[in-house]
Amino acid sequence: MTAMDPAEVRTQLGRNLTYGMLDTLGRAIVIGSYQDRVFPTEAELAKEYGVSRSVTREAVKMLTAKGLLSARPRQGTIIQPATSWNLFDTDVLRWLLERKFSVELLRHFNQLRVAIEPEAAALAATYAQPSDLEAIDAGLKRMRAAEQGNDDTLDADIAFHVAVLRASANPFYAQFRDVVSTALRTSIRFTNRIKGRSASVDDHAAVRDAIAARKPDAARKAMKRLIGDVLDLIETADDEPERPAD
Amino acid sequence: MTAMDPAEVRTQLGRNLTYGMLDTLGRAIVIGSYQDRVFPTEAELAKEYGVSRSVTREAVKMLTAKGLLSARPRQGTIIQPATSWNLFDTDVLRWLLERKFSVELLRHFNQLRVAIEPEAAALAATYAQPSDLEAIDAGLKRMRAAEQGNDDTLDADIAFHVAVLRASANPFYAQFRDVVSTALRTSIRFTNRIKGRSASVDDHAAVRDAIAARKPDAARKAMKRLIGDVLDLIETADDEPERPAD
DNA sequence: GGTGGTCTATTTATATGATCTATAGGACTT
DNA sequence: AAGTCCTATAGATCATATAAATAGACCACC
Repeated sequence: MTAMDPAEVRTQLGRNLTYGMLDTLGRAIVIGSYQDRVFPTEAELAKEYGVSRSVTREAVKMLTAKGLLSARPRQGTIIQPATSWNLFDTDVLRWLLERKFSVELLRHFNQLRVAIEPEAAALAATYAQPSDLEAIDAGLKRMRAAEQGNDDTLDADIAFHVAVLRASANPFYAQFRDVVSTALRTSIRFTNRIKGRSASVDDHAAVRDAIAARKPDAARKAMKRLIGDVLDLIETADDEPERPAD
Repeated sequence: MTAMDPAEVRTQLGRNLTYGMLDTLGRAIVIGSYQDRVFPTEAELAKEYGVSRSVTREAVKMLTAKGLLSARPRQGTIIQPATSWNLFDTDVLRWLLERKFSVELLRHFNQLRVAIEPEAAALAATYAQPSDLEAIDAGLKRMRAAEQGNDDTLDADIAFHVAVLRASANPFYAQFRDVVSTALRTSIRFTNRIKGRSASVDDHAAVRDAIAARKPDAARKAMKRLIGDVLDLIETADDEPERPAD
C-alpha cells in the first residue's frame, strides 16, 4: 500500500501518467504480482499508484481492451485468465517476454512463425508488388552490411522478415510485423546466442529469389528452412540453463 | 452533430455507456464515417454521442489500445492507418466483417487459416492431452448431430476447429479460437452458401483420427485439405456478385 | 534571410467530489 | 426449498477545475 511516487510511474514508459500506469500495472499483472490477493478496487489502485481515479480508470479500461482485466459493479475488477489475454497485442507480448524470459514462450512463438512466415513468403511470390521486392532487397542489403559490421544484425533481420510479411498483400500477415519485431527485439540475448549457428544471408537470399521468380512453393520451402532451423535449435536448447550474456 | 440519445448508445451493445460508445464509435471509424472530415475533439465527441467526457475518454482509450486511434495534446485525437489496427482483436474483426461484408476479407482470413490450422493440427498430434481429444470428439459428434438436424451446423463446426486449436498446447494457436469463432459466426451467410459443396463430416473425422494416431504430418495434410477446399471456393467465387440470402 | 528560441492558444491529461446504477449476497417470504 | 425483495458496495457517469504538452505563430538575433 506504499503510495508510488507519481514521477516514478511517469518515468516507467514515456508519455504520461496513464501510459505509465498501463505499463506498470500491465507488467505487474503478467508477472503475477496480484495472483494470490484479491485485485484492488479502483480507489485502492489509485492510491497504490499515487494517481487519480481518472488515470486509474483509463489504464484499467485499456487493460480491459487488451483482455487482461474485466470490471463489473459490485464484483470489482478482476484479472482474466491468461488464455483470454490478447497475445498479438505488442504490449502484452512485451510484458510476457520481459517478465522472466522463457524459452518455452520463445518456442511457442517460433512454432507460430513456422506456420505464418513460409505461407507469407508463398503469398508474396504471387502478390508482391515491385515496391515490396525493393523493400525485401533493402532488408537483404542491410543484412550484408551487418555482416561487415556496418549495420545492426537484428534490425536488418527484422527488416527482411517484415518486408516479406508486407509483401504477402494480406493484412492478417502484415499484422505480424509488430509481433515479430517485438518478439525478436525483446529476446535479443537468446537469439544472439543461436544466431551464429543459424540462417545465413544466403538462406535469406534464397527466399528473396524465389519470391522474385514468382515461385510460391520454392519461397515457402526456403522460408521454412530458415525458421525451421531456429526452431530446432530452440527445441534442443530447451533444457539448457539460462545465463546472462557475456 | 445531432446529439445521440444516451439510451440509443446504451442499447447498441449491452452493458453500459462506455461499451456502447466503444462499439458505435469503433464501427463508425471502421466504416469510414470520419474519413474525410477532421476527427472531432474529445469535447465534440462527447456532445455528438450525448455522453460525458469521462465516458468519451474511456471509449477513446480502449480504441487506442486496439490501435484505431491515437491522442496527443494540441494535435487532437486522430484515426490511425488501418495497418496498425489490431485485427486479432475480436471487436475490430467483427466491426470489419460487419461493415460491408467483403469476400476479399474472407479470402484474406482463410489464407491465414490455411497456414494456422494445419500446423495446429500437427502440433495437436504431438501434444494433445486426453481431455483435448475428448473435446475434438465432442465437436465431431455435434457435427454428426447437426447433419441430422439436431444441432447447429455452424456451432458444431466452430467447436471442432476450436478444439483442435486448443489441443495444439500453444497459447498463440489457442488465441485464434476467438478470431476463428468471430469470423465464422459473422460470415454465416456466405459460409452457408459454400457449405454444401465443402468439407464433410468424414473429412473432419480424418483430422481427428490423425491426431488421435499421433501422426503430425497426416493431421496437417487432412486439415489442409479441409481448409484448402474452402479457400479454393472463395477464390473462384471472388467475382460472383453478392446477394442477400433467400 | 534564415536560424533558433519563446510565447500562446488549443487540446488532451489529470484531479476531485457528487451522484447514479447495477448486482452479489443476504434477508425475508411463501 | 424456492422464489422474492432488500441493501450495501463498487463501478459508472457526470460536472468542473486545473495542469501539461505542443503546433504554429512570432520575434530577436546573428
